Amino acid sequence: MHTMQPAASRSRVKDRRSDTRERLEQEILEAAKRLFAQRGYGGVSLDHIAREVGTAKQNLLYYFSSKEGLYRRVLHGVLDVWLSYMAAIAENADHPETALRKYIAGKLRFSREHPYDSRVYANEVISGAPLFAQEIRDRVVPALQADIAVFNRWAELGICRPIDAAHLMVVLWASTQAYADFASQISLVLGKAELEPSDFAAAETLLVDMVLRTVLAHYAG
Amino acid sequence: MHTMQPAASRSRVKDRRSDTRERLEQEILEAAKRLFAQRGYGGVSLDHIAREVGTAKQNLLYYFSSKEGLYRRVLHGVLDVWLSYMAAIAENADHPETALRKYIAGKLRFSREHPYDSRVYANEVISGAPLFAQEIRDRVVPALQADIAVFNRWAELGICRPIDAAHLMVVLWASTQAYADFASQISLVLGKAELEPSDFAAAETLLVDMVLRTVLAHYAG
DNA sequence: AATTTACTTTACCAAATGGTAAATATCGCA
DNA sequence: TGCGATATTTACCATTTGGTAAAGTAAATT
Repeated sequence: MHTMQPAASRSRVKDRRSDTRERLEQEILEAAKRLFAQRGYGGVSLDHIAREVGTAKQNLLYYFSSKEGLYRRVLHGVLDVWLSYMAAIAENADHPETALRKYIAGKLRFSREHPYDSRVYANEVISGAPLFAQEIRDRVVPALQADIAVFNRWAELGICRPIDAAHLMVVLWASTQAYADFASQISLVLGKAELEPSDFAAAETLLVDMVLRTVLAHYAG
Repeated sequence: MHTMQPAASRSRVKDRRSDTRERLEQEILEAAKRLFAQRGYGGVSLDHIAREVGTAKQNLLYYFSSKEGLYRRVLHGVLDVWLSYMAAIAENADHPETALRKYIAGKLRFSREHPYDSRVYANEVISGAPLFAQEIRDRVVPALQADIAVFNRWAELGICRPIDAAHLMVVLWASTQAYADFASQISLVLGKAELEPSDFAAAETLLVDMVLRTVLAHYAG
């Protein structure tokens, strides 16, 4: 093992720099994500982001070619996370109840664990997805349509009522996403400073109940 | 009647100016709403809005004291519309099914007829409602809590299953709102350029079905 | 017709914006 | 130690930003 020491050492040293670089790059992306989520693309300046990570605007432009370039990178990362939480249905194509439970739980977990990602996504879609439409077409739509196809197969097999799967996905998507995007209003209605785990649990219970009642013919809670 | 002619004429003349003023003011508010909906507060400049209505930025500042003042006026108007579509439940407090059907239909109609209002509202809430929290507290929360109280009364009376009314309201609110805020993505998934009336109808059918199955003990479609 | 009032435009302004160019500092390596 | 690459800072720049002040115009009142 110690025969590799030099090589290992060299690469470890070499990595120290690229690691630092990557860490700062990641820090920038995180700060940018937070700010874009809060104030939208136009509401954030490079200077603002730079101050947040303790460097100068010009250094951001060393790491990212332009504001739009940085924003695109943020969007891309957001979509990675978003999609990674969305695979439950297609992965449990043999058991509707399991698939739906996992899907709802997963998407709510996404809202809880990645509220900024969720809000960046929402901001972009509300704006008409000017920079994002292609990526949504290429990555999100196929995933959703796969899920819809699974529902339709279930309906054909008779293990599922023939519901409008596309709109069901919208309801699920919108409801779960709301717990990230509209958290400030939900917590106002619930009379608390911020959403607590128990609120997410209650949301999950209700949503699962609603969906299973709708989708399964003989569900009774 | 013609004895009032002079007075009427004078006031008509007087109104001609204030009418023009009001019309331009309204035009500005409309343009501002559209732009704020699309690009968020920070993404819109006064100049941008002014060009849209064919006047100069400085004239906007004659009508509205500042950009924030204009935005507040937009928000206030949005909330007026929003609330006007939300009264169905409390107004039909004697019949759950009617109330829910009307509520869902009303909110979907709001999304279809006032997509910009919906998006301005969404943008503001996503940002944490920095300027809006008070107005939400004063006007939205009481309305929602009234609706929640109605549900709880229904549950006590046994004409409604004891569901978590607050979270049900979130689901309804988020799902219906999605057809305005996230229209660009929904239409991508549905494979069409923009949402059509039939899509809203399908959404309404599904949502009513879901909610009634969940809320009413013996509902069977 | 004269004058007050309501509205619009022109001329500015300091600060902030996204972005470039070049100087400087830091680091890994020979 | 010094060299070359990587990273950061300093110095700029044209444009746009929200906002003010004052000049000019059109309309209502006398």
